[in-house]
Amino acid sequence: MAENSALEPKQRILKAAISLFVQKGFAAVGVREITKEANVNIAMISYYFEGKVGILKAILEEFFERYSQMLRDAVTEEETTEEGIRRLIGHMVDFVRENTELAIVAYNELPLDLPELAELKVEKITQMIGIMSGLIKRFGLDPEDIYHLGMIGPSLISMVFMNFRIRSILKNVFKVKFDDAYYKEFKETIATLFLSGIQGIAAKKQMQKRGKT
Amino acid sequence: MAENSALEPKQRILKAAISLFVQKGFAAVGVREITKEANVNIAMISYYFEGKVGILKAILEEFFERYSQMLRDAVTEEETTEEGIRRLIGHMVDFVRENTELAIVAYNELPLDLPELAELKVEKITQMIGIMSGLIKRFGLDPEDIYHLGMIGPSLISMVFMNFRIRSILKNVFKVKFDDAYYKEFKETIATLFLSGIQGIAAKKQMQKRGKT
Amino acid sequence: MAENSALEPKQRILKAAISLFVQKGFAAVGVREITKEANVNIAMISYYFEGKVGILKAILEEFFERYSQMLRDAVTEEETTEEGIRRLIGHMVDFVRENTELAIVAYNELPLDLPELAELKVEKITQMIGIMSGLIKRFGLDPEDIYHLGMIGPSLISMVFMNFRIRSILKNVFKVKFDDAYYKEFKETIATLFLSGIQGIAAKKQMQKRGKT
Amino acid sequence: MAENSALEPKQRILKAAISLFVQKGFAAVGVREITKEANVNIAMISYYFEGKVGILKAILEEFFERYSQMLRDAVTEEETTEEGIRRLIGHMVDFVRENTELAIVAYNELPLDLPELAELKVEKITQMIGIMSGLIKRFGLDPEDIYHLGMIGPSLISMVFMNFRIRSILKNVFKVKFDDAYYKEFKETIATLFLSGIQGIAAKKQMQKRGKT
DNA sequence: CATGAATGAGAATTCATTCAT
DNA sequence: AATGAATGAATTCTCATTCAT
Repeated sequence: MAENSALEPKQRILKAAISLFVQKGFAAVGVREITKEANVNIAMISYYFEGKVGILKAILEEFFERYSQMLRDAVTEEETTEEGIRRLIGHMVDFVRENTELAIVAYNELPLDLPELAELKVEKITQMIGIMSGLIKRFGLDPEDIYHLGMIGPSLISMVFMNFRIRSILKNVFKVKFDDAYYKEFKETIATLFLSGIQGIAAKKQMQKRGKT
Repeated sequence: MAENSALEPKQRILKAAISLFVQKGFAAVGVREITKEANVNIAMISYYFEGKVGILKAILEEFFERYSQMLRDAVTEEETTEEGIRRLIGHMVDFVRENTELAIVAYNELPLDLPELAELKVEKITQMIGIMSGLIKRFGLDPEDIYHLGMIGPSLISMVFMNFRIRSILKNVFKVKFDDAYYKEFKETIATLFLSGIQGIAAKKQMQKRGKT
Repeated sequence: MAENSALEPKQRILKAAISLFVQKGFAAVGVREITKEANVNIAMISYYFEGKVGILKAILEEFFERYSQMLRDAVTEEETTEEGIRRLIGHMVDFVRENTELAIVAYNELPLDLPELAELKVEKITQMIGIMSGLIKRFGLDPEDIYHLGMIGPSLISMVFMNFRIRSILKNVFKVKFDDAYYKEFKETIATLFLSGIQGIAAKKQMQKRGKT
Repeated sequence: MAENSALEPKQRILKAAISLFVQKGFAAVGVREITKEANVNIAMISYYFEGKVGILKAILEEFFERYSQMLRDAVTEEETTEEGIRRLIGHMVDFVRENTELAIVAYNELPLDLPELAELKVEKITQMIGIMSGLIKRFGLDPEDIYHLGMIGPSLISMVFMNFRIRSILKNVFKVKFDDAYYKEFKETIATLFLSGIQGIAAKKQMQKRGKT
């Protein structure tokens, strides 16, 4: 049960906390639970993180750090829009696959109201939106069509995260094995869905414009 | 702050609880907070719901009750697959719009581990998957392609829910006004995205088959 | 489980309360538990007994009423001391056998400090000691030997009550069947033990007196 | 009122709890009352005893530990049955005198139904009966006469405990001073009562046997 | 660095009782 | 006579945090 192994105490705390936050949510997890799981003394949480919210803060910072790095990696010098989006989705899926618990905690806790983290959230989300907007615009979408941007952007994110969030249900219901083959197919499917989708939207808008003239 | 109005105490508790759970999450909300907001005595929670989790239980039951009713209403005698899916998405959006907080609470709390609700969750989710699987098959998708079903189905749900979940961000960043016009466009956009998306997937599969033969 | 039968509500409450008090002790039993067991509405306890302690009060009064009646019945016109004591013990055993739960509740709750009942207890115990002192004196004991009176009197009572108090243990350990034959033997044994005992004490005192002179 | 003296917190809690349990009974005493009396923080009860019943558990364990030790000490290499029994009674009286409150709590709470302690009680009582049976048999009683064993054994215990249980009444009514002289006399009286008593019982049985033949 | 005892505020729940019907 | 919703105080227990060692 305990994680008294190789990792440093601080890392053990983070690891244990993330795991428990995924299971029960931040507020439902007690510090004693975390320290027990991490096999550290209870005072270590104050020492390393200045309290329980400090852990969540560290987790969110870690998430945004890695996530934005992933985004930056995803969009260097792409050739076509399609390839760019396919690569982006591939990176996103890989990222969430490699940082599943971290990503789920961030996804779950972000919309919740925790006064101590309000500032951090605004800052990071603003940053994130900046990056993503930049990306999406480079994919040839009409930058003025902010309306659809706000609909489509979040859809893409949610499609990817949702899959990991309900993993245990998918495993039971669809008897899925989450191996490399599955994720290869998953990437292609989401990418195709998304690409065909936005082409369909573009086509429809075109038609509407013509209809108006 | 207080809701000492027309509604019955039990309903006032539910209303206050849902609202607070959306803001902070179930575990972070105290019963005293709920009763204060609902303007009822603290003992009423035991009296009506047999404890705090009883409230969440009632909320989830209410959600599933209404959600499954919505699904059943959505798919009577549709003509074409496209029309059927457009109507389904329309109903889903209307539903989440009319039951935003209820839906968000369910969406947020469902993946969390709360032993007392484990049974309820399994039962309701099983039910829900049954209904949705039936629907999706009626839309002409290959019923054997359970692989893509598990990828695409959740995507649709998450696309709709995500929009409501991050409403406050969207409002601030994209200066959106969530009025009838917005939701008309939202329905059409999501429907088009989804329909074009699955057509794209179908087309790709067709190509792969041909490639193999 | 419920006692919704023949008896009047007030009697049903008393019966249920006595039974529960024996099992768990007065303080550990809640009024809702009693009303549930008695199959009456919760407000009936205020109505009939003016609260929870009122029930215990009624129980103790009932006990003392019956107990003193038993004592008065036990000592009319006895011939010899031995017969008198044997008859007294017989009556005591019969009494506790017929009113086991009532007697156990009284025995258990009497030494406990319940401010509302302090007065009642003093009154009844004083009464009881008066009656018993009268009895014991009539049995030829030296009335001045108050020292031994305080040692021997309570011993007799405790011998009888103890047997009923640990009935379930006796049943399991000694495989006793608590039938008429058992109680016949029990009466004789306790009476003999007690009579021989006090004779032994008297003899010893005699010897000590002689030794001193 | 407070006990902020030499003893360790854990011991102060135990001491305060025992004292209060004697006065009011376990169920009627609140943890706040105990911690106030013991002059410790309320959370210390969870910390040291894992809850209120944990205190009672510790008390009962302490009682049985000491009581069985006393029994074991009482019966080493005695010469005659009479001396053995006199020494046993002497030890019992000394024990209850030195551990009055502990003994009274155990005596009062043992017959009450507290699910969390059921197991402990069965275990300890079984142990105790084992020890006592061994003793009583060594005193020359017919080991097959299990019938009288179950009547006489408890009688002895109750005679000793009763005296301490109703101390305050005895003090008021009989103006007893509970000093060494009193207990010397008490030991001798109970021992004589008991010894003469069982001799009387034995004699009577003898007579019955002869009568039958 | 690390410990674990100790703190006080706050958690959820249950209590006996009351009151309008 | 009887109901059951409603109350507010009190219950036990757990919380995150601190501090002396």
